[in-house]
Amino acid sequence: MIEQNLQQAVSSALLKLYNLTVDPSTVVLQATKKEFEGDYTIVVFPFVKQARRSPEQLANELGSAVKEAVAEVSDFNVVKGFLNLSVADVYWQQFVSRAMANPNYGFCTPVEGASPVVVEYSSPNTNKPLHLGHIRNNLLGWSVSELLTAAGANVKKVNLVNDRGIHICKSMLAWLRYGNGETPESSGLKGDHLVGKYYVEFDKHYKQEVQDLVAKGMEEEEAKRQAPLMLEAQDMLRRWEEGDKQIRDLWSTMNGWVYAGFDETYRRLGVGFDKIYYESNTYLLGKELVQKGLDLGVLFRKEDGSVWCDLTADGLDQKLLLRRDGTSVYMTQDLGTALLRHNDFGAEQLIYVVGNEQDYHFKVLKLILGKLGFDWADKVYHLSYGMVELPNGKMKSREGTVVDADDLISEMEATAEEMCRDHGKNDDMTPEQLKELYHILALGALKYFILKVDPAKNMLFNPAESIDFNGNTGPFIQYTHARIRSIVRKAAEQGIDPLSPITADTLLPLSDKEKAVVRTLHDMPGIITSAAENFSPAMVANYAYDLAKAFNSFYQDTPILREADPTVKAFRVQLCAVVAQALKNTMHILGIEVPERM
RNA sequence: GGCUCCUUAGCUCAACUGAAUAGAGCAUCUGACUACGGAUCAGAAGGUUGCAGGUUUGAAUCCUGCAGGAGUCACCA
Repeated sequence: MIEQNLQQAVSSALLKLYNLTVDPSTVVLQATKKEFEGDYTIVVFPFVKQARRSPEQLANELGSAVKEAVAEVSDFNVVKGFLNLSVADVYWQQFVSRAMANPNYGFCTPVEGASPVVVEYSSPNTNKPLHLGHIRNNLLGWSVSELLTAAGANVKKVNLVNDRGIHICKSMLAWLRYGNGETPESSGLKGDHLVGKYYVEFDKHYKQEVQDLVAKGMEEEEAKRQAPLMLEAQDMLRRWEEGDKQIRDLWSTMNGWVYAGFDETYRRLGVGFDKIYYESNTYLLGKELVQKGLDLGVLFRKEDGSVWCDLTADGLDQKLLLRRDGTSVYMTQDLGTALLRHNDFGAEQLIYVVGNEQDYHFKVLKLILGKLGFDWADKVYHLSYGMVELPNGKMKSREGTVVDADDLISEMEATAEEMCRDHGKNDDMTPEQLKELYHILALGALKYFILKVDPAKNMLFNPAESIDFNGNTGPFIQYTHARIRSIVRKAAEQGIDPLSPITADTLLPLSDKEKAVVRTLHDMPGIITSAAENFSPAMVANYAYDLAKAFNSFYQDTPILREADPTVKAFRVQLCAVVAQALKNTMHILGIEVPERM
């Protein structure tokens, strides 16, 4: 890569000219701003003091040395402390040919024998359907997995389903009480929606009971505890834990409905897992770890028998790990599942895609794993993301302001259909092809809209705006790809093969717009590596948009197929083909498909 | 109240490890279709990067304080 060569050259020159030792990777190298002449800019300020030169003088001396040392550098100029280097056109042209020859341009080859990275995401409760918040989670989880894979990692995607607990019992109880034996088949409802309906039903009747008790003079807190439905749900949970056959059967049946529903939603979202864990199988794990912690002296037992971890030295509180009755809590389970996962896959890194309301939990989890002596604890990474808000406020399931995942996808598909009809470009496609196209566009819009935002931030989801297929959106990039593919098809009809190598001697200089496209393409591997290090699909999304935009600008006023000079024409077609490939590859990381035509 | 995260154009978002005049899109205004796909492009306008200090040759970015927003501080998961 030329970037490394330049940094190395600067480092060598500093040593030779001023006897300064500078690590090449610390030399600040950036793309030259478009209002200045050049391709790469080196900031020389950091060396001014030690080299005892003025910035201009230093930059000029370095420029001469670098031009001498790196063959590709054709020229340089100096503005204040900025050294602008120009790279010869032939370098960029050969780069395009090389990229053309590699269909996986931008992706690293997987490292042989690398130990897996486990990404946990989704992790739904089985008492209600998935909503918009889950969509952000699923898209982030899938995309980060693809991103790490593109950067060469061996990724395993896992899901930990919360299939037990009081919330499931609430749905079960309400179904027994008010359900009249309703099933997904009899009602025509999707399984997860059916179970969710009874969860709401429970809440409704429970609230009524509490209200009645308060009317009779009971304190509200007491009423919430004493309401018959709540007591009954708690009793059901006890019977579940004792293995009561009737309860377990109902539990299996209703969870089965939910899984069928989830599978459908996952399928439509285009996400999946290498392994699914169920909490009913793992919730007893972690107790041996607590014993180990006690033996090591990093945990302690209180007089009532409960076990704690003292984190006051780390600036946190004491954290409970076993209740006084010896049962485990969330943290205990998570310690257990972390170890299980590490052992199952021989994983060197665990990544958890979980909302930022659990920042504290994962901070503690990491600390305790470290105290227990696991050296992989510091490679546990919590990919924390903010809430998705709506224009009219927060999502509240009780107020009916949640956006259901299935409904949302359907609405997006309907809108995609509407917009395609308006443009009327697809009259020759079969109904099946059209349906597929609407789906691809709908999901492209949804995924891009969510993934382009930095995960750390709360984001605003505006349904109307997300469905707009203009501007910085997924469909804009999909459109650009489809249009390029169309050009390449037409070029093939004219007998132009983009794979044929371009010879340097007959080429005209690159235009500014061509150069901009080539430069953006050239950045792709660096962007993917950097995005993977930062677990940031947003960086990839914004890059894809930059590339599409650069291409459209180039395309608009540059003849490609009407170009008279055959060499220039062939080069431009080749450039088109590489851009299409790069768009496809970056969008693949986001889980977005790009159509051949639309 | 303690701790964590967030605050950038009217709105939604960018800015890789500190670097040149902080960038896009939407909305607004002005131009460009006899065309390789106008679902596009070119341009205008829009900013004291929440506020006040500090470090630095250089700060949206690092440090301190303050204001506003969110989250968390369960023998829930």
